[in-house]
Amino acid sequence: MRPIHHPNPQDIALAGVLYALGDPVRLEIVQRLAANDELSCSDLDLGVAKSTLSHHFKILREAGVLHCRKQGTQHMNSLRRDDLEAAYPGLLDTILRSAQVSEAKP
Amino acid sequence: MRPIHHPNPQDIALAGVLYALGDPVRLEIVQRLAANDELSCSDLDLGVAKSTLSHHFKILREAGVLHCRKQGTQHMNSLRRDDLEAAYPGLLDTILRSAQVSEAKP
DNA sequence: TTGATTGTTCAAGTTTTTCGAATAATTGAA
DNA sequence: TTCAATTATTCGAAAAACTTGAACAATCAA
Repeated sequence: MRPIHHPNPQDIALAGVLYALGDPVRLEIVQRLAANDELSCSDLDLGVAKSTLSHHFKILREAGVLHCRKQGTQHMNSLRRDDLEAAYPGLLDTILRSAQVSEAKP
Repeated sequence: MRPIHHPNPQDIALAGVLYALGDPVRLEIVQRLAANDELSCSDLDLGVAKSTLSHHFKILREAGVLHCRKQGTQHMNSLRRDDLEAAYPGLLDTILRSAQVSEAKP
Protein backbone atom coordinates (compact mmCIF):
# COMPACT_ATOMS: atom_id res chain seq x y z
CA MET A 1 0.00 0.00 0.00
CA ARG A 2 1.15 3.51 -0.76
CA PRO A 3 1.87 5.92 2.05
CA ILE A 4 -0.99 8.21 2.97
CA HIS A 5 -0.46 11.71 1.60
CA HIS A 6 -1.52 14.93 3.29
CA PRO A 7 -0.83 18.36 1.80
CA ASN A 8 1.15 20.84 3.88
CA PRO A 9 -0.94 23.61 5.44
CA GLN A 10 0.38 26.22 3.00
CA ASP A 11 -0.56 23.98 0.07
CA ILE A 12 -4.25 23.78 0.90
CA ALA A 13 -5.96 25.35 -2.12
CA LEU A 14 -9.30 27.09 -1.76
CA ALA A 15 -10.75 25.68 -4.98
CA GLY A 16 -9.65 22.23 -3.86
CA VAL A 17 -11.39 22.60 -0.51
CA LEU A 18 -14.59 23.88 -2.12
CA TYR A 19 -14.49 21.11 -4.70
CA ALA A 20 -14.05 18.52 -1.98
CA LEU A 21 -17.02 19.91 -0.06
CA GLY A 22 -19.10 20.30 -3.20
CA ASP A 23 -20.42 16.76 -3.13
CA PRO A 24 -23.36 15.67 -0.97
CA VAL A 25 -21.64 12.55 0.32
CA ARG A 26 -18.42 14.37 1.19
CA LEU A 27 -20.31 17.25 2.78
CA GLU A 28 -22.11 14.72 4.95
CA ILE A 29 -18.79 13.12 5.93
CA VAL A 30 -17.46 16.50 7.01
CA GLN A 31 -20.58 17.22 9.03
CA ARG A 32 -20.25 13.90 10.82
CA LEU A 33 -16.60 14.62 11.53
CA ALA A 34 -17.51 18.02 12.89
CA ALA A 35 -19.69 16.26 15.45
CA ASN A 36 -17.47 13.29 16.21
CA ASP A 37 -13.79 14.21 16.31
CA GLU A 38 -12.66 10.93 14.75
CA LEU A 39 -14.40 8.44 12.50
CA SER A 40 -13.40 5.44 10.44
CA CYS A 41 -14.95 4.59 7.08
CA SER A 42 -16.87 1.77 8.71
CA ASP A 43 -18.57 4.23 11.05
CA LEU A 44 -20.45 5.69 8.12
CA ASP A 45 -23.26 4.24 6.07
CA LEU A 46 -24.00 6.74 3.34
CA GLY A 47 -25.45 4.47 0.71
CA VAL A 48 -22.43 4.21 -1.52
CA ALA A 49 -20.04 1.35 -2.20
CA LYS A 50 -17.09 1.11 0.13
CA SER A 51 -14.69 1.69 -2.75
CA THR A 52 -16.56 4.90 -3.51
CA LEU A 53 -16.39 5.94 0.12
CA SER A 54 -12.66 5.31 0.07
CA HIS A 55 -12.43 7.56 -2.97
CA HIS A 56 -14.37 10.33 -1.22
CA PHE A 57 -12.05 10.18 1.78
CA LYS A 58 -9.09 10.41 -0.56
CA ILE A 59 -10.50 13.56 -2.18
CA LEU A 60 -11.08 15.15 1.22
CA ARG A 61 -7.66 14.12 2.47
CA GLU A 62 -5.77 15.37 -0.59
CA ALA A 63 -7.66 18.66 -0.48
CA GLY A 64 -6.38 19.13 3.08
CA VAL A 65 -9.80 18.92 4.71
CA LEU A 66 -9.13 15.92 6.90
CA HIS A 67 -6.31 13.97 8.43
CA CYS A 68 -6.09 10.21 8.42
CA ARG A 69 -4.17 8.06 10.87
CA LYS A 70 -3.90 4.30 10.83
CA GLN A 71 -4.90 2.41 13.92
CA GLY A 72 -4.74 -1.31 13.39
CA THR A 73 -6.88 -2.14 10.40
CA GLN A 74 -8.85 1.04 10.75
CA HIS A 75 -8.16 4.49 9.33
CA MET A 76 -9.22 7.17 11.74
CA ASN A 77 -10.19 10.44 10.12
CA SER A 78 -10.49 13.87 11.68
CA LEU A 79 -11.03 17.41 10.42
CA ARG A 80 -7.94 19.60 10.01
CA ARG A 81 -9.70 22.41 11.81
CA ASP A 82 -6.63 24.36 12.83
CA ASP A 83 -4.93 24.17 9.46
CA LEU A 84 -8.10 25.22 7.66
CA GLU A 85 -8.74 28.02 10.10
CA ALA A 86 -5.20 29.31 9.64
CA ALA A 87 -5.43 29.17 5.86
CA TYR A 88 -9.00 30.44 5.44
CA PRO A 89 -10.32 32.00 8.63
CA GLY A 90 -13.98 31.34 9.26
CA LEU A 91 -14.47 29.26 6.16
CA LEU A 92 -15.09 25.84 7.68
CA ASP A 93 -17.34 27.21 10.40
CA THR A 94 -19.41 29.18 7.91
CA ILE A 95 -19.80 26.16 5.67
CA LEU A 96 -20.76 23.93 8.59
CA ARG A 97 -23.30 26.51 9.70
CA SER A 98 -24.65 26.69 6.16
CA ALA A 99 -24.93 22.92 6.09
CA GLN A 100 -27.07 23.01 9.20
CA VAL A 101 -29.26 25.67 7.66
CA SER A 102 -29.46 23.46 4.62
CA GLU A 103 -30.65 20.47 6.64
CA ALA A 104 -33.33 22.49 8.37
CA LYS A 105 -34.99 23.55 5.13
CA PRO A 106 -36.63 20.58 3.38
CA MET B 1 -32.31 28.70 -28.06
CA ARG B 2 -33.66 27.40 -24.82
CA PRO B 3 -34.87 29.76 -22.13
CA ILE B 4 -32.32 30.62 -19.45
CA HIS B 5 -33.00 28.76 -16.23
CA HIS B 6 -32.39 30.11 -12.74
CA PRO B 7 -33.23 28.12 -9.59
CA ASN B 8 -35.60 29.67 -7.09
CA PRO B 9 -33.92 31.01 -3.96
CA GLN B 10 -35.20 28.14 -1.82
CA ASP B 11 -33.80 25.63 -4.30
CA ILE B 12 -30.20 26.80 -4.04
CA ALA B 13 -28.34 23.75 -2.70
CA LEU B 14 -25.22 24.18 -0.61
CA ALA B 15 -23.32 21.32 -2.25
CA GLY B 16 -24.23 22.79 -5.63
CA VAL B 17 -22.88 26.19 -4.68
CA LEU B 18 -19.66 24.73 -3.29
CA TYR B 19 -19.25 22.53 -6.34
CA ALA B 20 -19.75 25.50 -8.63
CA LEU B 21 -17.10 27.47 -6.73
CA GLY B 22 -14.76 24.51 -6.52
CA ASP B 23 -13.17 25.16 -9.89
CA PRO B 24 -10.37 27.70 -10.41
CA VAL B 25 -11.96 29.23 -13.49
CA ARG B 26 -15.37 29.56 -11.91
CA LEU B 27 -13.92 30.90 -8.69
CA GLU B 28 -12.13 33.54 -10.75
CA ILE B 29 -15.37 34.43 -12.51
CA VAL B 30 -17.09 34.94 -9.18
CA GLN B 31 -14.24 37.10 -7.90
CA ARG B 32 -14.47 39.29 -10.99
CA LEU B 33 -18.22 39.58 -10.56
CA ALA B 34 -17.73 40.55 -6.94
CA ALA B 35 -15.68 43.49 -8.14
CA ASN B 36 -17.71 44.45 -11.19
CA ASP B 37 -21.44 44.09 -10.62
CA GLU B 38 -22.13 42.92 -14.16
CA LEU B 39 -19.96 41.17 -16.73
CA SER B 40 -20.49 39.45 -20.06
CA CYS B 41 -18.56 36.38 -21.15
CA SER B 42 -16.58 38.51 -23.54
CA ASP B 43 -15.32 40.65 -20.66
CA LEU B 44 -13.29 37.70 -19.43
CA ASP B 45 -10.19 36.11 -20.84
CA LEU B 46 -9.42 33.14 -18.63
CA GLY B 47 -7.51 30.97 -21.06
CA VAL B 48 -10.29 28.55 -21.88
CA ALA B 49 -12.35 28.05 -25.03
CA LYS B 50 -15.50 30.12 -25.27
CA SER B 51 -17.63 26.97 -25.29
CA THR B 52 -15.97 26.00 -22.01
CA LEU B 53 -16.61 29.43 -20.57
CA SER B 54 -20.23 29.14 -21.58
CA HIS B 55 -20.36 25.83 -19.74
CA HIS B 56 -18.84 27.36 -16.59
CA PHE B 57 -21.40 30.15 -16.60
CA LYS B 58 -24.14 27.56 -16.94
CA ILE B 59 -22.86 25.65 -13.90
CA LEU B 60 -22.74 28.86 -11.86
CA ARG B 61 -26.18 29.93 -13.04
CA GLU B 62 -27.85 26.59 -12.36
CA ALA B 63 -26.25 26.43 -8.93
CA GLY B 64 -27.91 29.76 -8.15
CA VAL B 65 -24.66 31.69 -7.81
CA LEU B 66 -25.29 34.18 -10.56
CA HIS B 67 -28.06 35.72 -12.57
CA CYS B 68 -27.96 36.20 -16.30
CA ARG B 69 -29.92 38.72 -18.31
CA LYS B 70 -29.88 39.13 -22.05
CA GLN B 71 -29.02 42.52 -23.43
CA GLY B 72 -28.82 42.47 -27.16
CA THR B 73 -26.30 39.86 -28.16
CA GLN B 74 -24.66 39.96 -24.78
CA HIS B 75 -25.50 38.02 -21.64
CA MET B 76 -24.92 40.15 -18.59
CA ASN B 77 -24.07 38.18 -15.46
CA SER B 78 -24.23 39.30 -11.86
CA LEU B 79 -23.89 37.63 -8.46
CA ARG B 80 -27.08 36.68 -6.67
CA ARG B 81 -25.75 38.24 -3.48
CA ASP B 82 -29.06 38.72 -1.74
CA ASP B 83 -30.41 35.27 -2.50
CA LEU B 84 -27.19 33.63 -1.39
CA GLU B 85 -27.03 35.72 1.75
CA ALA B 86 -30.61 34.79 2.60
CA ALA B 87 -29.98 31.10 2.02
CA TYR B 88 -26.51 30.82 3.57
CA PRO B 89 -25.64 33.88 5.64
CA GLY B 90 -22.02 34.91 5.42
CA LEU B 91 -21.06 32.15 3.02
CA LEU B 92 -20.30 34.17 -0.10
CA ASP B 93 -18.45 36.87 1.82
CA THR B 94 -16.32 34.33 3.64
CA ILE B 95 -15.46 32.54 0.42
CA LEU B 96 -14.60 35.81 -1.33
CA ARG B 97 -12.41 36.79 1.62
CA SER B 98 -10.75 33.39 1.49
CA ALA B 99 -10.14 33.84 -2.22
CA GLN B 100 -8.32 37.08 -1.53
CA VAL B 101 -6.22 35.40 1.14
CA SER B 102 -5.53 32.70 -1.41
CA GLU B 103 -4.31 35.19 -3.99
CA ALA B 104 -1.97 36.86 -1.53
CA LYS B 105 -0.12 33.62 -0.74
CA PRO B 106 1.85 32.33 -3.76
C1' DT C 1 -30.23 41.71 -46.60
C1' DT C 2 -25.69 41.25 -45.30
C1' DG C 3 -22.04 41.12 -42.06
C1' DA C 4 -20.27 41.49 -37.39
C1' DT C 5 -20.81 40.34 -32.59
C1' DT C 6 -22.03 37.34 -28.83
C1' DG C 7 -23.10 32.90 -26.95
C1' DT C 8 -25.03 28.30 -27.21
C1' DT C 9 -25.23 23.64 -28.99
C1' DC C 10 -23.20 19.62 -31.00
C1' DA C 11 -19.96 15.71 -31.51
C1' DA C 12 -15.55 13.90 -30.17
C1' DG C 13 -12.04 12.79 -27.14
C1' DT C 14 -10.36 13.06 -22.39
C1' DT C 15 -11.06 12.83 -17.59
C1' DT C 16 -13.62 11.70 -13.43
C1' DT C 17 -16.89 8.96 -10.80
C1' DT C 18 -18.92 4.70 -9.39
C1' DC C 19 -19.12 -0.03 -8.58
C1' DG C 20 -17.90 -5.01 -7.69
C1' DA C 21 -14.06 -7.98 -7.37
C1' DA C 22 -9.51 -8.69 -6.08
C1' DT C 23 -5.74 -7.35 -3.19
C1' DA C 24 -3.19 -5.63 0.93
C1' DA C 25 -2.47 -4.79 5.97
C1' DT C 26 -3.40 -5.75 10.64
C1' DT C 27 -5.20 -8.33 14.58
C1' DG C 28 -6.49 -12.25 17.26
C1' DA C 29 -7.38 -17.05 17.74
C1' DA C 30 -6.09 -21.72 17.06
C1' DT D 1 3.18 -19.74 13.22
C1' DT D 2 -0.78 -20.17 10.49
C1' DC D 3 -5.50 -19.11 9.55
C1' DA D 4 -9.50 -16.46 9.49
C1' DA D 5 -11.78 -12.03 10.25
C1' DT D 6 -11.76 -7.06 9.82
C1' DT D 7 -10.81 -2.85 7.42
C1' DA D 8 -9.74 -0.27 3.64
C1' DT D 9 -7.31 0.44 -0.91
C1' DT D 10 -6.54 -0.73 -5.70
C1' DC D 11 -7.93 -2.50 -10.14
C1' DG D 12 -10.84 -2.73 -14.41
C1' DA D 13 -14.89 -1.48 -16.74
C1' DA D 14 -19.06 1.24 -17.41
C1' DA D 15 -21.36 5.68 -16.83
C1' DA D 16 -21.21 10.59 -16.30
C1' DA D 17 -19.00 15.06 -16.76
C1' DC D 18 -15.51 18.30 -18.82
C1' DT D 19 -13.08 20.52 -22.75
C1' DT D 20 -12.68 21.81 -27.31
C1' DG D 21 -13.43 23.37 -32.25
C1' DA D 22 -16.99 23.66 -35.52
C1' DA D 23 -21.59 24.64 -36.54
C1' DC D 24 -25.66 27.08 -35.33
C1' DA D 25 -28.79 30.82 -33.34
C1' DA D 26 -29.94 35.58 -31.97
C1' DT D 27 -29.29 40.42 -32.19
C1' DC D 28 -27.93 44.76 -34.11
C1' DA D 29 -26.20 48.05 -37.51
C1' DA D 30 -25.15 49.44 -42.00
